[in-house]
Amino acid sequence: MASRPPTGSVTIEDVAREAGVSRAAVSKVIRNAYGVSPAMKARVTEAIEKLGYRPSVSARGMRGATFTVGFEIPELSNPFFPKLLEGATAALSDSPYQLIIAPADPAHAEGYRAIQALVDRKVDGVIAVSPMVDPAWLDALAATVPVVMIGRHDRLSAYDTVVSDDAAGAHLVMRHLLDLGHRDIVHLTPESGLAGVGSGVPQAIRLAAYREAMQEAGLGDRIRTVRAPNGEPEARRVALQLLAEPDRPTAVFASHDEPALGVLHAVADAGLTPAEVSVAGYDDIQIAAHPGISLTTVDQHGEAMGRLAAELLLERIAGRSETRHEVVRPDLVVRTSTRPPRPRGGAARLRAVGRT
Amino acid sequence: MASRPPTGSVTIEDVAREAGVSRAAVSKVIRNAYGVSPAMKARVTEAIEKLGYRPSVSARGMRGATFTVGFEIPELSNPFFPKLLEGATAALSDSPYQLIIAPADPAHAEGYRAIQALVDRKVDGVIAVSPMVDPAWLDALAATVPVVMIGRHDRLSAYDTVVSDDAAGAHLVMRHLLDLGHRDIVHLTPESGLAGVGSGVPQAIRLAAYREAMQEAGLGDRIRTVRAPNGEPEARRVALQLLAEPDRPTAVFASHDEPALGVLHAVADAGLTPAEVSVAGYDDIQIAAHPGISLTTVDQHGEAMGRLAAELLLERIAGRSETRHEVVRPDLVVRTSTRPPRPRGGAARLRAVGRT
DNA sequence: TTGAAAGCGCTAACAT
DNA sequence: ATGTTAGCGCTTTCAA
Repeated sequence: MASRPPTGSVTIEDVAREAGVSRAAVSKVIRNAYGVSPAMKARVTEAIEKLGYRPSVSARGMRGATFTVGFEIPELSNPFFPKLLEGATAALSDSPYQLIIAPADPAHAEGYRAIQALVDRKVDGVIAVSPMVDPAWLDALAATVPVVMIGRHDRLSAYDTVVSDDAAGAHLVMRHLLDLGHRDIVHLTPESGLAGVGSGVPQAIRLAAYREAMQEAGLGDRIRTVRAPNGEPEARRVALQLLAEPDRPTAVFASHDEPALGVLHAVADAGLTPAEVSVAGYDDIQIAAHPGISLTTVDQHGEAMGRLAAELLLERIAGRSETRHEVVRPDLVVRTSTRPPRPRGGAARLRAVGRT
Repeated sequence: MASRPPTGSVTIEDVAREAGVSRAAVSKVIRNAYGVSPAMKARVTEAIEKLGYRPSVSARGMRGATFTVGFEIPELSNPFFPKLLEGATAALSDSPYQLIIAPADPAHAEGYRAIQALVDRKVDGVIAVSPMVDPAWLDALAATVPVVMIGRHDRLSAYDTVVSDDAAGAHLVMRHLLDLGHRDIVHLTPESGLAGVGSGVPQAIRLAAYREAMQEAGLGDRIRTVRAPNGEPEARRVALQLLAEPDRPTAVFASHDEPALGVLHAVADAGLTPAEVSVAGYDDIQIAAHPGISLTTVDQHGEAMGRLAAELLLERIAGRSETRHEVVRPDLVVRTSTRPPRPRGGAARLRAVGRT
């Protein structure tokens, strides 16, 4: 337990007086700066201890560093984001930097407000997961403060990026489904997936990879993308409609795990099982491994991405000036939500060729 | 999109010059303070807009408010906590206050460090979910800055509290299980549940309620508490051992949903189903409603608790001085993970009396 | 190695 | 209604 509750009233001046030294000396000690004798350091440290002194981050922010790293996230309800945060927390655990998180308020513009709030608070660096903010705006921001963006495929930028190879991940899923014998594969995407490949938005890249894989498999005429708003219930609703169609797909590839859970939910609602409709997701959130779910998905290594982002940021804060772009290789995780398609009656049967 | 990336170099001085007024005037405008003519307000607002001025929160922190609310949370991986955050975010959405979150680093002392970090950053108020921190420490803290604690049953304190009626919630679960006919009900608790009722820790209260309910049902000799470290995998491991016993329980009441998922996992691992071993949790995290899980649990109304906490904090910041303690009534949510027990062979059969 | 002093950008108290 | 001014607690030159 912390020895003493914060009084908020002890200043560097008090410590200096107690230790019989100057404020500057105390400042140097608490920053581990160069040029302090062991004797003075000991005296000062003791005084700090005795008085329960805590440096004011506000005052620090006016001159130097705040020893704070800001992390902006679009939502908390999707368990993938906490994974990133855990990685970053771990990476900063032994550094002098404190992590603070600013959630993007869904009621306001996507991410700008939260990132601004962080910068206003003079954080020493920013990690952000905002696929939709303007690259030019971010570039300008990065000129002011170190910035690492997670999940952006841009490369012509002043900010560092940590990104999963979304094309590879989506191809992994598609190869798996195609190998199982699926031909009617629908892709479920959120709004952001429609931004186009050029946008660098992960969902858009996955969508493009889906189309590409279908083309390559000679299934260009079967390409079908269905849009669902974010959230499990929304995906469930959309999927329910999809499954009610006479020509329902034999497999659904959702752009990430949350909607995939919604599809799985709809499959159950419709009285079907994964034996009839395969479902694949993306992210490998913890619940995907649960036997009641058993979702085939792609492990993005979110924790590693969060850790890497924090490490890159620390490097930047320490002075690196060249931009770096790190790509993390995703892995397919096959579970029982994907199975070979079953032949069906009517027209469907006529199509059921080429499966294993 | 935000009109302009933050330059970080425009100060209140620049705005004052641009608008041809004093710094104090600008300060009043941005704080909506008393005594500004509409004309001046317009001129200043225009200058702010034109220059892209953003007040420095550090500088503000040295004199007045930072318009920041700090929220400390013990972990992100348990989806219950994001619920609290969402409620708080919503409550602050239309206020001038920005929410920042400090995750308690699991590698360090439980919560102290994160709460301190928030206070060091001069937040105008703190919301925290740290059942284990010393009440005296918190009391001293609350003398310095408004504090609202979530999930503490203390009442002799300077800080406000928002808490679920954990005793009632646990009794709801127990009554349900007993009504179904269960007699061998094991309670799964984390370390923190062993703190004793006096501690006010929710898990301890639930544990006490479990014992009480068993006593009242004349099952005092069947009381059995099993300890499992936090986390789904840990609970799964512990449950697996439990289920391997010849005299395994017919029902497991887990202190919250995360371990309940682990128990459900273990039930599947052991080749059993909820028809053989009922499982109940606590929190009603989103996945509990999924048909593949269908977990009977208690809805704590986490979002409402988060919202309430933020509202109480805002009141405190606005000047309220009396301490308030809000109790939220939980609701039982019955799903298919709990069923009537089935008679079993051997000794178990002899005991199988009194069920419906 | 240590200290003195200037000043970061803002707010609050006080004048006008 | 508006302006002047004195710091808030630090860090950072610069001198000693």
